Amino acid sequence: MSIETLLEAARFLEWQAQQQQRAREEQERLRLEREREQEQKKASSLARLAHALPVEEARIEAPSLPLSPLGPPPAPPPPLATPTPLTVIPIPVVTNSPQPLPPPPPLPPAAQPLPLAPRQPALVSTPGLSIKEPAPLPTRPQVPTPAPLLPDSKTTIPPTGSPKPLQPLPTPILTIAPHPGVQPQLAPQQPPPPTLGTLKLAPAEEVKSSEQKKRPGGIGTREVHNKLEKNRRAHLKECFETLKRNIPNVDDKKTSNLSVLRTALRYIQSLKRKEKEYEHEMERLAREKIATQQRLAELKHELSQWMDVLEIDRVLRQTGQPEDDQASTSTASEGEDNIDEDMEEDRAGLGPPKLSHRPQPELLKSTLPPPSTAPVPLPPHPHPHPVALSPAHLPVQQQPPQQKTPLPAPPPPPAAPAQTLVPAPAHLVATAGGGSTVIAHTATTHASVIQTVNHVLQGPGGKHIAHIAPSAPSPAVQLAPATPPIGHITVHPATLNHVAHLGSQLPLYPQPPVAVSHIAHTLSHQQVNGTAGLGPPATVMAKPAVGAQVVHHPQLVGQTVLNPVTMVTMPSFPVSTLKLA
DNA sequence: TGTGCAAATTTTCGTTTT
DNA sequence: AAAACGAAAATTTGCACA
Repeated sequence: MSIETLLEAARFLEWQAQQQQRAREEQERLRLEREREQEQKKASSLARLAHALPVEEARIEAPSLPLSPLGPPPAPPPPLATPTPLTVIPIPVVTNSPQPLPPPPPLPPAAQPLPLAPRQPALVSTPGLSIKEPAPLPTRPQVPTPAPLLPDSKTTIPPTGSPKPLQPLPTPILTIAPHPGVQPQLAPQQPPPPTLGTLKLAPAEEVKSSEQKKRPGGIGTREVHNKLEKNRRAHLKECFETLKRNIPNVDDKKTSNLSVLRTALRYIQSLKRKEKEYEHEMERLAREKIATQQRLAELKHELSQWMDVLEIDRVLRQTGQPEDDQASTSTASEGEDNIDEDMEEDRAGLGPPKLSHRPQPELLKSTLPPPSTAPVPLPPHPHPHPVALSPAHLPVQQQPPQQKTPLPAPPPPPAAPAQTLVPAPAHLVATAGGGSTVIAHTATTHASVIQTVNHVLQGPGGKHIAHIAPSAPSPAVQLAPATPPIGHITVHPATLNHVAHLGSQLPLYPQPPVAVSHIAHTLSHQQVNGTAGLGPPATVMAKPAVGAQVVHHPQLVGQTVLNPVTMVTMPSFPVSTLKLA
């Protein structure tokens, strides 16, 4: 071992000495080259014009000719590093295509690890001497020496090699190969010292092969990688172009990528600001809209209130007239028409339980049984007259129906059920002695109305209807046809009693509908009080009361009104009469 | 092993100076 | 007009990571 190491050391020393000599030679050669280059540059300018492509080659080749002879030892020192590429390439063909270079026979040893191995130990020691070989190598055409150093550093002592002092140079060349970047240029330039011309090419091949072996990415992979990188850059560039196109007010060709980015940033920021502004604007408009809607609702409400007041006044005027009967009869004329229509409807058949203003004959029949206390069979009512139709409850018609229809006495409990099934707005007009009337307009069935009446009769005062309307001159309830004044119903206290009982006995209506309860409530209060109730508008359709009228505001017709306003007018009569409209 | 990124290097192009 | 200069773009190369 020691002997071998000593031998290697000796070789290394020798090799080092040679290297130094070569370096000196190289320096001198470089000087010459520079001088020649300068001369050639002048001449080359012309040559460039003539041959655009070969320009570089021309540069290289020119110096190469003189240099080629020097071949073997390229000096790593500073001069080599000089940018001026002085590559001595005896064979122009080789220089053009580094890769295709044919491997010269003599050098192959380098490619072969075994023979080289012995050399490498020496090389390893050499690295210390000249460290940076790779860069210089490419520039130097024929400098094998520098190369060895670098490779040595990497390989770091493959000491095993058999000592072959004679061929120190080739080994270094092989070692140089590992540096990838240099290769293409090196290939032509690295001819082993001995035979420059032919040998030079060999190293390159070796380098390639060795690189490919040592590194995953050989030249081929590097080329591939370069291509990929190029594609990536192209893509990047395209992206920048796209970005540039999407930025307004950007000069096509005076903007660098950096400026494009900056401009894009500003543009995005401005867009964000605008977006915020628009959002605020939208919020403001929304608030305005809400406020406006609220204001509109208030105005509508005020308007409805005004209408209520006007209506009340009008009703008061009407009701204030001396003869209620006359008043009622005056409107009866209008009501007659309606009655006729109702009659027709009656014939046609029963309508669905609607809140329509049109009275339901069936209901009337049931609710208004024939005169006399005896229950009247439901079917036989050829004359629906008794039914009080109050067009007033129609939204359009503001005039309260003052028709007076004879209120048939409520049929006895048993008969009622069958007809109580008919749900419909009931317009019940009951007159007591042709006096004041109470109009109840409700969308409930006659049964509910009856129940309401019952409740009213039992109102807070606990007075029976008979008591309420003591003035009723005619004790008997008369059915419409026979009753003299159309639309007038004379309700006998006893009949009312029946009604009261009916309501309580109706099995189908164990509990009065809400509307009925409202009616009852209203009746009870207002009848007892005997005063016109100007209270707040009720939301219930039923507005029973003495002289009460249900008036729908025409303004609200056909509109979706959250709080439909209805009118309840309570003339201050004696509570003697009931008029349900 | 392929891919992306970054540093180093080279090339291109526009502007300024002589 | 050409050289000098500088900036930007393009290229090469090596490294790290999944």
